[in-house]
Amino acid sequence: MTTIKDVARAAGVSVSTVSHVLSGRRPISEPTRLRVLEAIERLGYRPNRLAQGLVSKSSRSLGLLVPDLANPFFGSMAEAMEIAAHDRGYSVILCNTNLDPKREADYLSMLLSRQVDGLLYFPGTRVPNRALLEAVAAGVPVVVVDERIDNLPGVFVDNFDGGRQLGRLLAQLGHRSLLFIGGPEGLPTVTDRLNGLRAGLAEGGSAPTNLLLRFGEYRASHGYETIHVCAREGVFAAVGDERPTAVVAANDMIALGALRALRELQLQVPRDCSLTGFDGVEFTAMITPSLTTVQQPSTRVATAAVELLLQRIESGENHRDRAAQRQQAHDDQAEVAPVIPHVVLPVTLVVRESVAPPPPQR
Amino acid sequence: MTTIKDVARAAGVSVSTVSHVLSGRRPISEPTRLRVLEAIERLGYRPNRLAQGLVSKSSRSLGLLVPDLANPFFGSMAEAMEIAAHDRGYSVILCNTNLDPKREADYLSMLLSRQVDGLLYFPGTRVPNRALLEAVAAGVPVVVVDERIDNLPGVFVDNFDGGRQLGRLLAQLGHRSLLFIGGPEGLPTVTDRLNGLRAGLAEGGSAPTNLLLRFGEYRASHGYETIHVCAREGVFAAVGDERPTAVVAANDMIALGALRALRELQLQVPRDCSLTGFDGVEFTAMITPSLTTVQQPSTRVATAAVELLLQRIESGENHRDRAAQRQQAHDDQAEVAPVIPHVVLPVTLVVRESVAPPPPQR
DNA sequence: TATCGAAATCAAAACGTTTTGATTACCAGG
DNA sequence: CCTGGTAATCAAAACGTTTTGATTTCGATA
Repeated sequence: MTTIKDVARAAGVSVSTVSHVLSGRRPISEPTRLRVLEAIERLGYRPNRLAQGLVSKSSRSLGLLVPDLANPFFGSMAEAMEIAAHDRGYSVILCNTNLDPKREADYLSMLLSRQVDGLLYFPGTRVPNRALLEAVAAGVPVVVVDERIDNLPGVFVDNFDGGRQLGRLLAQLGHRSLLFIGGPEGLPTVTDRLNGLRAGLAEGGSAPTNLLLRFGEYRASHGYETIHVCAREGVFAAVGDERPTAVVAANDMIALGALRALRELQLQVPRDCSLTGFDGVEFTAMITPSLTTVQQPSTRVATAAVELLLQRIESGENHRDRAAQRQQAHDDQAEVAPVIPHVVLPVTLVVRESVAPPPPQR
Repeated sequence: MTTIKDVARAAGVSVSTVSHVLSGRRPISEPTRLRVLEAIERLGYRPNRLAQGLVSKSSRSLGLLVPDLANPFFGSMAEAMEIAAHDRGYSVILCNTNLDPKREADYLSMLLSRQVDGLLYFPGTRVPNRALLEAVAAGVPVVVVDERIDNLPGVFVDNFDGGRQLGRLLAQLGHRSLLFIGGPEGLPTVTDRLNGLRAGLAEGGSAPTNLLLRFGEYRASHGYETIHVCAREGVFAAVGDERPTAVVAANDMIALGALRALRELQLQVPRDCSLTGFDGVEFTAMITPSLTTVQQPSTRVATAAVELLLQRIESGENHRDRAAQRQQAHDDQAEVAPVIPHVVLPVTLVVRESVAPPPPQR
């Protein structure tokens, strides 16, 4: 490999001169500059970022912790975040947590070893993760994406409002008995969507007589199995208000699985049962029936998350000196509670073929 | 940050002793070892991988170049590769090439700067990319995934056979007029699938009287628009052998878009027109009608790619000394042409609801 | 003419590791 | 009792950068 030393020798200057040409931090005479640039070009020199990182104490890289890349929602988020980071000169280290807190801890430790400048974190399961909090305590800037965690900065959408819009729509259509198939129980997105749903139903003029709740993973298989389990329990055989006339899935993948299962049960969507999703990934517009869902501005969420993280990184909000600074502030004057930014982006209800008024009661 | 120096001081030993405790390369007395480990634990020491990489000349990281993470096929591949790499102690730097050769070149340069030990490369468009070949020439081990490139090691599936199985099936059902909606023209996967399709059709006893070809991106929008464009051109209004009775999409995303467009044209799948995909991503089983497709063993492809790459890395197949070694070999004896491994994995035809015999001629 | 500041350059230290002799102490074998 | 080898440890060099304090030269100012 050709190093800065080789360039210096080839150009007949010192190593520091080459560095100054590259960084522009000190004036260099034009002839020298040209000779150096020519040598760089000729030798195909490429600075070693490990060495740069060692002295600058910054690897210019971000850790991206994501639960499940096979889910196109996370895929497109990851894509948008990587692109935003790249545009700002940062690389992204991909970590697939697979909903496993142990894996998360493992990755976190690796990322700290690699001196990442910040973390983009999609919580997979119940939050917060202990290892993540330790990383935060160690002074690594973190932005939580797609999920609200009280004491950590985050970027996410107005899940409550999304749920509410769905609730209003369904209430207005006349649905009073619903099955809510949630994601992991206790996850703020899930809870917010559910609470919004309740509020929307009430606003729409229908205190639901029956709201059945199921929780599980954010996966198609969970939607599929839940429907079949419910069917086995006789949920869909019930009469009157007992029988759900609409299925509200906590995300699009769950809805997709549910749709399949409903079809296998000979329940036609939306004639026999309405169905809604959440997230608005691409396929929801393509399937039959097309899915009524709540559209997230996922690219905006992704770029906002990266912006927020870089802002925190570059403002030096990080660093283990933080504790010391705090102490300082404490001595000087009344301590100001640090502001934890939460960026909340709006969602859009997209009404498509999968909803209709409930069927006439049998 | 706490460094190895801090640990050494705390344990009352030299820096090298701490290093030896950690690496086990030299014997250390038990009491010393324990004191060092205790100090590490107490200080929360974590070795700096940048520094390690600088001296070991290996970052223990891989570059992953992928065209489009929003496509769940690439998403699940990326996921599986990252997991396999992590299991072997390597990190993955994510690069979203977005089908743009310029971006690819940009990423490649960055990855070399970061001293990645190897590259996992999904070609997006016409191959090979100049920048990639330069990286290879520079001695970075590369494995091409999902695509056959003659002079580069690769892992991919038997696309020809997949196409052939589809062709046989369709021929046996009686289809003689087909529309093939390809991915990027000239991409080996696309060509192989198409050639296989032709062979299969012939084997199945139907030299197609009409095989219409369209090329474009591996995206749902391409399938969607192609169908509409064809409709506008009167393709589906033709009578007799002119009218395609089956649409063969080069991958599942294209098929998904095509399915939607066909439905908008009031063409029912499979009654009026059969439809097939390729790859076998999860949603193909869930949509209505469920999609006949060719299933790739994507996890196996992904892990095989990582295995192959690590094998090449760890066998020291890399390094710029390669040229020198070659020269050496040349002097010693007749030069042995280096073997470029191509791992080809089998595919499985999955027949689902989206195919049927062609409708009776109007 | 003596002084000052800026431009241009260099040498050396520092970043946090691993690796490689040296050095010491000890014990076994002749 | 000397010789060699091995266990245990340390000091120093090296990895490829950036940064900082000198140093030199030169033109402008007092």
